[in-house]
Amino acid sequence: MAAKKQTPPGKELINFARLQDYIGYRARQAQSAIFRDFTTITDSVGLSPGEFSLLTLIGANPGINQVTLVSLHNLDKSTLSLAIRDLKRRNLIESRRQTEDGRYFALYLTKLGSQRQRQATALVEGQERRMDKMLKPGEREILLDLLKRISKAFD
Amino acid sequence: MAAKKQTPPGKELINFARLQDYIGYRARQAQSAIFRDFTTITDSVGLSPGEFSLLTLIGANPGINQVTLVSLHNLDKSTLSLAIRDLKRRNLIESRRQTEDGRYFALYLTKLGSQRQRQATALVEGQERRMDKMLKPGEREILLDLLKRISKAFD
DNA sequence: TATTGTTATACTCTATAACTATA
DNA sequence: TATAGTTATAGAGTATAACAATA
Repeated sequence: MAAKKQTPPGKELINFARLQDYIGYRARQAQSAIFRDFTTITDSVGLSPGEFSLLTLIGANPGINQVTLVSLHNLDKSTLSLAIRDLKRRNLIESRRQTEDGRYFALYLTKLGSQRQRQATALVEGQERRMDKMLKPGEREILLDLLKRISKAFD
Repeated sequence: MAAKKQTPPGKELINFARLQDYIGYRARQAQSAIFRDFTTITDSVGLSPGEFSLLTLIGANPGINQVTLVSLHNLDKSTLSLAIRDLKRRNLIESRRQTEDGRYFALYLTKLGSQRQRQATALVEGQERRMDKMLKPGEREILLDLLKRISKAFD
């Protein structure tokens, strides 16, 4: 009978309270949009977002150990341990017990891991270029600087 | 024996590859810092972050239904249904079946829910003011605008 | 038939605690 | 005793699918 839907109202009819004026809210929206796309990218090369991040850090820091990765990732060591085990099983990384201090295991990318990491990196750079299209010259640097300062507000 | 720790190296010794130059990476760092603090805030009034968000939207849109909330939240309706049930149990919201179309339940804050929402909002505004301290005049508006445009890159 | 909302179930990611191995 | 790393277990948050109620 009615020509147009009565409910649910479109987003434009919704009262967002002050939400849209909050940095917290906008940062969540943006990060969530980026992350959804990022997940599609890492999925396409058979990695989770966290795994891509781990492969990148291990690739750039050969011989890094788990304690150091934990401090970079805000993860518990038990959580990281599971992720590491999984990456080993899939032959993406390998670990060798250090001779100087046998408590540490030095982590390295395998050839396969290195290849996957490079594949994913190329796709992620593409994502960055898509974001650049929304920005004017110089605005990328401004955004990075502002985000860095926001992070520092919670140190 | 050694005077200084050998491992793990401090963050300053870590090679971050290109990570620090990515908007995706910086946005994740910033959002994650904000969110950790946000969780502490909502915890302190007995809410989860998602519950605070739901209470805010219901408070600003009395009579809103679950389909509409789902479209705003990027959640499955089954997930939202559980959250709504929980908020009802704790007497923070109430729902009334609509007379015009009995498939819908109109949602409202209870007095208690409204009070909690206001408490949390005051604390969240405090968080925004702490972020402002890292920014110069005008930079908040710039940041909000840039974040909005980044979100639009993935529409 | 289509839509709103619920429930059973399972999956993913995470942390806590107890553990082993090395120092 | 202290630190690196593993494992068992549990909790939070999520989605899928089957369902009931209403239109």
